[in-house]
Amino acid sequence: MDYNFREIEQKWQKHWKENAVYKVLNNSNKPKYYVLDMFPYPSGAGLHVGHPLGYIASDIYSRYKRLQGFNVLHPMGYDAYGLPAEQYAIQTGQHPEKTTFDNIARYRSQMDKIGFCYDWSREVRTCTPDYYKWTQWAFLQMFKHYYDKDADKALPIDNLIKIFEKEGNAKVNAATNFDTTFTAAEWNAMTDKEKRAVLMNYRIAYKADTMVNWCPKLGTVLANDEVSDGLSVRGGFPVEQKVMSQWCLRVSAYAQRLLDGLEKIDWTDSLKETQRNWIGRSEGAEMRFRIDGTDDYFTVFTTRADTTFGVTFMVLAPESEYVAKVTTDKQRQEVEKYLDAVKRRTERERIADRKVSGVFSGSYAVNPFTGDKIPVYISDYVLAGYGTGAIMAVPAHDSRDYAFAKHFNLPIIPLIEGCDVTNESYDAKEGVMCNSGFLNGLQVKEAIAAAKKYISEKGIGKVKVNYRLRDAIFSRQRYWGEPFPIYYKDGEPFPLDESELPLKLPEIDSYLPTETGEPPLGHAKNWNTKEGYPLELNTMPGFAGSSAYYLRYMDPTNNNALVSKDANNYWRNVDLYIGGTEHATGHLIYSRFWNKFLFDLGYICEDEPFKKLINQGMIQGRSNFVYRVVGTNKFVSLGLKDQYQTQEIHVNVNIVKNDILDTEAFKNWMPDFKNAEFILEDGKYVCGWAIEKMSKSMFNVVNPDDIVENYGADTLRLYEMFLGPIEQSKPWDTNGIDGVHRFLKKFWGMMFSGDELTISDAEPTAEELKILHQTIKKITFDIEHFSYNTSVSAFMICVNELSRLKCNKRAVIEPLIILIAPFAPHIAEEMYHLLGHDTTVCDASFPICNEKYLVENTVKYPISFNGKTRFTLELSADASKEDIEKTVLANEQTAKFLNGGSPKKVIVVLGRIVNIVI
RNA sequence: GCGGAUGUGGCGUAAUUGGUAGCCGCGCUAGACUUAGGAUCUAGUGUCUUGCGACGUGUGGGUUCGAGUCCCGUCAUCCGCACCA
Repeated sequence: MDYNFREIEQKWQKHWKENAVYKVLNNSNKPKYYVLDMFPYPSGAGLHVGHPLGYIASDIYSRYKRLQGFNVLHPMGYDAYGLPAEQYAIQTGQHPEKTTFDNIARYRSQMDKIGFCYDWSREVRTCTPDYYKWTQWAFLQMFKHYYDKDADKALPIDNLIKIFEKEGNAKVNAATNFDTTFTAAEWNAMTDKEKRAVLMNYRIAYKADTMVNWCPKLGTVLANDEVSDGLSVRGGFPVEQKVMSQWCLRVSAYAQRLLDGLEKIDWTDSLKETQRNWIGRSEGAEMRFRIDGTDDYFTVFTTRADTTFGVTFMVLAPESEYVAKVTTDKQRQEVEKYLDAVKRRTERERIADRKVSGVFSGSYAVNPFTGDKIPVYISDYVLAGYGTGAIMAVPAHDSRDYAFAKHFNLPIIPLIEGCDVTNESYDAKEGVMCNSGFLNGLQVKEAIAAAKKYISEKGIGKVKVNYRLRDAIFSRQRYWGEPFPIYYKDGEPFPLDESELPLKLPEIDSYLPTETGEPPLGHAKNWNTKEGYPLELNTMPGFAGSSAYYLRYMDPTNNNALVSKDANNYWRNVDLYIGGTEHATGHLIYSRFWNKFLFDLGYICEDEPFKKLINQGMIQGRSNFVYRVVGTNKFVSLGLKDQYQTQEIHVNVNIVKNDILDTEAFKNWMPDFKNAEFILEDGKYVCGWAIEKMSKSMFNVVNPDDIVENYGADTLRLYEMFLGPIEQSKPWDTNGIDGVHRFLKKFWGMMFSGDELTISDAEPTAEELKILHQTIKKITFDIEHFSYNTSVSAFMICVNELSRLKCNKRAVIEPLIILIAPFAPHIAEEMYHLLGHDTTVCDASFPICNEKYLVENTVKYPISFNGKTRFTLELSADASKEDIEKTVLANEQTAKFLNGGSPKKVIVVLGRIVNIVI
């Protein structure tokens, strides 16, 4: 009987759907296991063959865990808010919801064809009010909480108000940029408006004037992770720095916990390292420098307090608020000229062109260690966003300061014995200090500690840990996102009441900014509260909806909570999360932050959302080329192309097989090629190839639907896994797919002889059992280690060997079917059914390896010499002592080891050689 | 510059974790069955050599009886961060 995969797959997909086979309940005696895929943004292009890679891997693991008796939560949904749908709406006027839902339908049908075991009853879409109600709810919680550094958690802002009323803010240790101290009396004397302004500095979701990444082309601000090399990640448009009043999330308050949390989760080292870099912890000191001739100070952050004796000038970032204070009248014109020039450069230009520039402010600062007067400069090599936006410059030991000093001819004082700073700075933290007063003679590391101690003791500054991680800019001037549950009264923001959620996204006529430059929501009619107060016009960014979606799957229809306590206590957090590395510094930071915040408030029971994370590699495209003889309509095969002058043309990979062009299909592919002629080699047209990104323009997009149509979903699933290790990026190459398809046919054929189903109930032989149990052992090990490519190989070997033995015994084939079910569920289901079962294969139990069938007929003998295992001899299990000794003498390795001499004695204990005496 | 990862046949990869390098698959070669083959089956397929045999895991050293695997250096590719003080 032929392996009719089309019929089998349709039949079982229908059965699974109709019987809700993969529906999961929130209560079970079984242990839970939560397997999650990063939900996709449904783009208009649909899924290509690379997208399901991670989904297949997680599906295999889900099915495996289920077969092992776990209650497995394996949901799927859509990250439905996003720029492309909105850009499309601007171009076509079509409502982004329409496009998004159409795309979702397409995604769903593509996914369904692959036979995933998602519990679709739990589907979430971030753009539906039922869902974003909880995104808005979380935002309100963030608005109503502040971060207490002593408690090291988020606490209600009401608590803070009580403290202010009782004792002011002097003892409050909270995450804030607010540095004014007030007493209880001062607080109580403030107007409500003043109080709200103060509190805004403490809220975890707060509105502030901040330097933002403004993308004029997209008409919106972007978060740091949405900008790369001064260009927007989406669209690649230039981004500039600009001060705007924006909603922000105080992610930085969680920097240390986000860092510490990495220790207890099972992610790859490289991903953890990426997050550590992004968080960017650095230990140092904050130091105050007095501005000469005034009582004013400014503060710098440094990790090299030990080099303070070598500070020969100071530098401020152009955007620093100190700039105005230190600029003297004499220098004003020049400073303004410089600031203007800096302002006009985009971030991108600033990065591209790093030649030294700067201007003297006219003021001097006083070095707190030496009392020397040192000039204060302004330069764009100092970033406003990091530390305090001001630095102490140590040209001898910092390459950037060095370049600046050389350019402006400023003094360079070496501080480490024997270092040579005539041509470059000495940046290494090694050596013995000199020219450094009380630090002389110390090693650099000792000096850093001593200098920090001195700074604290003398009140010059304090020891400080700085993080690169910035607060997340949380507003976007776009339409297609979650509305903020915020309204304005006298220009001041107020939160809506939780009972008013969800605040639904209104319909608008135009998706462009308003004429007055307001975001698109400015077009909405009646965009007010009941009382007539205007609502916030910004919407939330893409990461808002994806930050807690994993919690919502636990309890997707709950109208009273994001997730009920019971559901959360049962499912806890994600055991296995699979997705791409591109979210390393975006989603994976934000959702950890979001989760920790909800954890602080006691709504959820786990501090980290994703216990284990696997990054599937990217699937690149494998493009094919034809070679057109220049100026003709002749196409020459790859091997002969050097004899002509040719032009390389991308050809649709779907009309090429094994790099051989289907010439007829080529003629029909495009009108231009209708009369194409071919110069063949060996009667074939051989195409060239290259690995490129999978994209329409390269004609190398392979659609999973086509593979399913031609080979079946099971073949697609197996082949994607067979391609190589899951974490590795690799090109898609349909060429090898016949191999796994053949394997499935062979596997199918094991149950038939001709068209007749032939299953024997005979006892399996020892050899058959050994093959089976070896395979069980190998597959179990491989699945546990996510080594699916070797699993597929193991299946192939197993089926080859059993076919060779013509094994058609139920006792062998049935466990094998269950073993293979996670990988190729449709064929397994059908075969399981043919064996007479009326339950589905996913209710079976995963086979367990019985070691007794694996007993080797050889035994390994480790050979020790002088107490150290030297090598291993492999002998037949029933070898006698004499056999062993004889083998030892005859063994080439042993002979080499013994260096030609013969052993006086071979000591054998319990049939095991433990020592050889020469 | 800092950090992470990877280098094995024509190609994708594997190697019981220090023990016969190249499993499995693609491709290729030959053969069988076929009107036919882009179907199926069988055998072969790292390189050099007629052969015996020698060489062989980017590269150079080292440790070891034994190294793809461990150590030191070096080259190449990919990724992350980057005027971060």
